[in-house]
Amino acid sequence: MSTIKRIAQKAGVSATTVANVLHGNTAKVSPATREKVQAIIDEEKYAPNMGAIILAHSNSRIIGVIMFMEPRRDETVLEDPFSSAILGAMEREIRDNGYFLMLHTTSDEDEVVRLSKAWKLDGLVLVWVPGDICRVISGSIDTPLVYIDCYFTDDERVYYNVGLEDQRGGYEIARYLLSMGHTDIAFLANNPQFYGGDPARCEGCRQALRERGLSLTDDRYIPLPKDRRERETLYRRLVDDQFPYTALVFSADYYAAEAVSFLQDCAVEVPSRISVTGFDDNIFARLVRPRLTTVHQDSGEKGRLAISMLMKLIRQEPVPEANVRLPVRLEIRDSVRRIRQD
Amino acid sequence: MSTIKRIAQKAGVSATTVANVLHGNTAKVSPATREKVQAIIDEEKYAPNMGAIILAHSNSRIIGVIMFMEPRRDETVLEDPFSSAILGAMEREIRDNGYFLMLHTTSDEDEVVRLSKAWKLDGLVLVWVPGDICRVISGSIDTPLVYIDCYFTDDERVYYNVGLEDQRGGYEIARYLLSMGHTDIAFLANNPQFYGGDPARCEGCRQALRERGLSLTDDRYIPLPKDRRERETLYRRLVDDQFPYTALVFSADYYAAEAVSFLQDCAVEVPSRISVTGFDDNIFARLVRPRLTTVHQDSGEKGRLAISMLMKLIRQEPVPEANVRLPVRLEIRDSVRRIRQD
DNA sequence: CTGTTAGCGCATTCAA
DNA sequence: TTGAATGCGCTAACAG
Repeated sequence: MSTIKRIAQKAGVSATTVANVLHGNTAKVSPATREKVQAIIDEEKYAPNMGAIILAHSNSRIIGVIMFMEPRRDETVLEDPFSSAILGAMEREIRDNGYFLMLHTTSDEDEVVRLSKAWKLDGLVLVWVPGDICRVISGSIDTPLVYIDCYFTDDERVYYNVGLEDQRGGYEIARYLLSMGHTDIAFLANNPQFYGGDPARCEGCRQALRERGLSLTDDRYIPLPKDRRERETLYRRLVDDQFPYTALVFSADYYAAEAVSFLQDCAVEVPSRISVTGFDDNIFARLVRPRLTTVHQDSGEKGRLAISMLMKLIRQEPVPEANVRLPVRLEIRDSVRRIRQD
Repeated sequence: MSTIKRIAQKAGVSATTVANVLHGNTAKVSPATREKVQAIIDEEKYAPNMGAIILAHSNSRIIGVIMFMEPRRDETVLEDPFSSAILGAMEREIRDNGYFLMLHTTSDEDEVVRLSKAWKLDGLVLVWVPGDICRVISGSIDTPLVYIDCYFTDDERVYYNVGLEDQRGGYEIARYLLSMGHTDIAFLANNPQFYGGDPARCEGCRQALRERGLSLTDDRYIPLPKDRRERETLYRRLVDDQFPYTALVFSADYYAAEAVSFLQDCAVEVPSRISVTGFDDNIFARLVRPRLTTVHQDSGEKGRLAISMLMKLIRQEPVPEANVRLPVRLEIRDSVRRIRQD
């Protein structure tokens, strides 16, 4: 509709002059014409055609935000409070920096490459990408790229990543449980092969147990079914007498909270019959009773930091640290019982 | 990088032929060249420059999703499970339809217009827009436009909207409370002036009370502070003896769940001392104990339906119903006590 | 200080 | 069945 050319005509100047006014190139245009042109720009409510801009200098001011998911997983990636906290923070930062946010969900690395090329993306944030796929993507894309919560399988390349002290979190929670007398621990996570932090969190537990001469055998690393009913069946089984567990370590508050509520309904008291811990310290941890003892992380900060790093990369400014691990903090509440003096 | 022209050169044909192959215009190109060209397209991993496409025919295959928020509100709009359920559903639908999703948060109608013009958006979904702003936007934009959870202040224009039987929900919950013997009810909502459904939900309550010759006076329509601590102070005050309330009706599960947990900590038993109801029937309602009696809605369906309507509008197909109100259903659980035989 | 011009990649019309 | 030419709106280099 209202193009530079149109405005130029209306103002009786050339397109270049209009462009100069638009770009605040005050040195190149006299105050008089500047004002006159600006008035028409405002009046016409000029908005640049981004298509033309992309075409003209091959960048779009779009940041692609891509959430990875397992191929056939229930499409709930965007629906948990963790990703929405990150997303909310990123949306704000991207907007404040004058960029646009293109949101996408996929499990296909080629799609990422296509998207980046087609839209001449200025930057890309990738969340929860498996390590081997990171390598493929970083190898075939040259746009600035920041990962969130990814672990990488090779060290030759520099990956910009905002992660978490996952292992430390697992370690601290296990240490705490040990200090409360728990030695029979099960670790429950979404899906070991896939999700970024879970293996590291588990490894942290393992480490703490090892230091006490104990071990977390493979049968105690328990994958959680996607279906809630199946999970509930699992929770129930785990408190059967056939299992020795005195504590269930969840890698996410969501599931821990679900378990606490469910077990309570089954008249299985938490923590007196069994202790439960979470991870994340989000709204769920504070909502259920007993409140969850958990590992705190600041999800919003993850998003903010990721965009801040990305902006530095885009502006070709130095980035102090490529792979940041945000700190965790043990948050002791009411879901763990002391079963033995330490 | 890999453009139509490049592919044309490699294949020794013209750009037009390549374009015809790309667009499946099989009638206009011989099978032999078709195959040869297609091979090169695949090999080059051709991805069209969307900037050029926007420029060439003024549409972008981008759907803008814009969440409204109050100007200075804590930027948590994206962070509650309700909006993430909607967003998750929309992302999927948009992707499945071959479109791209541009996510934006604002409270400024001009920004919406600018965005739509700059990106030649093919469609727009607007969530939680105040009625008067809807009028401005619909008046100054001609791209297909679907609202979610909006109420409109004029009837002259046709607004495409996916809403909810908000009033019916409020009515049902109040009727239920009345049937359980509650007549002293407070209605607690985020912000009466702003958020789409809240006034209607309240009106539903009012209606139910009126039918019994009762009334919900203005002092019983209580706005919730943004700050959690302040809300907790409020909850505490409301169960003081100075207030006669036997039931607190929340317009969102989130706050109802928060209140239930908090009150329990204060040794104020729900529902024996005071009854609480929610609205939405999301994860929070099922997580807290006692479980929330609430009004069920299907948030994901809202998102899906909105995109489905939008696609019809884009394809210029008839849309059976402009302003859809999805059904609600009373979900009776454990947070309301019978205080009198009806 | 201001204007002219070429070119970005694609769709489309018209000509061969 | 194929190709050449034009224009979409903007930028940037250059000329005045």
